[in-house]
Amino acid sequence: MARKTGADGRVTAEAILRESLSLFAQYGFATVSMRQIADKVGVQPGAIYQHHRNKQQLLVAVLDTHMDGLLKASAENQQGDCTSVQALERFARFHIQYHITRPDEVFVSYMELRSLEEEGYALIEGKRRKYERILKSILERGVSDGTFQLDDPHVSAMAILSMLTGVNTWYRSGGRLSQQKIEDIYTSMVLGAVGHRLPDTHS
Amino acid sequence: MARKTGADGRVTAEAILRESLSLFAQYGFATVSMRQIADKVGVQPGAIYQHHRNKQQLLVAVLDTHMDGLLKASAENQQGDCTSVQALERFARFHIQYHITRPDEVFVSYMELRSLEEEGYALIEGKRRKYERILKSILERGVSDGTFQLDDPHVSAMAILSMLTGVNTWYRSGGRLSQQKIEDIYTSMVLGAVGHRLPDTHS
DNA sequence: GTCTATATGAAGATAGAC
DNA sequence: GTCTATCTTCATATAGAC
Repeated sequence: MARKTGADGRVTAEAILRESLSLFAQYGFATVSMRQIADKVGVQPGAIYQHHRNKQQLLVAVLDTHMDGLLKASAENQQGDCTSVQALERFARFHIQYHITRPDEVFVSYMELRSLEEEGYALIEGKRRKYERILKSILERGVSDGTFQLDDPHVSAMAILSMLTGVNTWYRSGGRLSQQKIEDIYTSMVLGAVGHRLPDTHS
Repeated sequence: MARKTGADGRVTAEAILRESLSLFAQYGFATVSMRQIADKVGVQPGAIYQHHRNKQQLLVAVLDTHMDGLLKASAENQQGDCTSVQALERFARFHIQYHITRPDEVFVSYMELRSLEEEGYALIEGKRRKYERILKSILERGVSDGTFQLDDPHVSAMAILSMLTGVNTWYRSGGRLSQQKIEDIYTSMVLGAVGHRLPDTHS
């Protein structure tokens, strides 16, 4: 009794991903129970197992959805010809924008890598590497055409990604600075870090 | 029977902190059980409650020990007169060294902030802020004496800290690059990011 | 300071009805 | 696709002996 009739499987599936993400972000994967997720979605715990084999696979689905979105959006962002500097600036602004507008996804993606078992870890880590390679390629191009001055594109790429992603540790919307201003500051710092300087950064 | 006699409380206390840190780093606070910790230490679960009121207070103790060590070491590092550039370079090298040699402490300190309840969070966050202020002060000094070019010392400080701390996400000892080389790369990037350039960075 | 024993609760996952 | 009911396991924490 009290069983839902006419429920839409797709709607439930999306709700499970959405609420899992939100709960994982707030409390951490390990502390969130299937019951909590089911409550938020408005179904019984057992219903989740219709969509995911177990809790681990649910986490993999959440992270995989995020990584696919990130890779797709970043591919669209890098279309068209441009100089190395333009490519780097475009990458930096894209990364900040994408991350700043999806705090939960980003937070969970970074925090819960450790909660992944071998198979899921390999999948997600592979996609992370793919994303890192986009930046690394931009840096390598800038080094070979003499635009950037840096010793090691791989290390610089990792350093830049840490810096950019770190914006999520302190940024809260509605704060002192506009999103545009934050983008400007970070972009300028990134260009400086690779040995290039924006003409009129400092007003 | 089989009860330990002549056990040293101080030794046990230290072992609890050490093994907790190690387990929290490996599996995450939420997944580690008091039993696991007790097993590693070589005592019974109940014995841990002689030293910590509950699991939450144990985490606070672990993080607090780390923060105190960091603040003490960084205070010692910043002694003596120096220019803004020297201070920034010294800070960057210190931060990298300290973090690279304590991967577990750093990892847990960043990952488990979320696991802290209100009171413990306030304590640890206060000490984090204190550490951040050291860098922010260096940047402010560099701006006012014209050495650095940046719009917002607070944001720049956060960005630099993210970048420097991020070294722990990829660095593994015995890798391709020496610790010294990594310090050099990061220091050079930090100086570039604040609008200053090292004379002979690029060899 | 450490032990054994245990109270109490909640977790992940499954079975089978509707 | 969702429900109820339940199996099994393991968690934190406490009590009281030595």
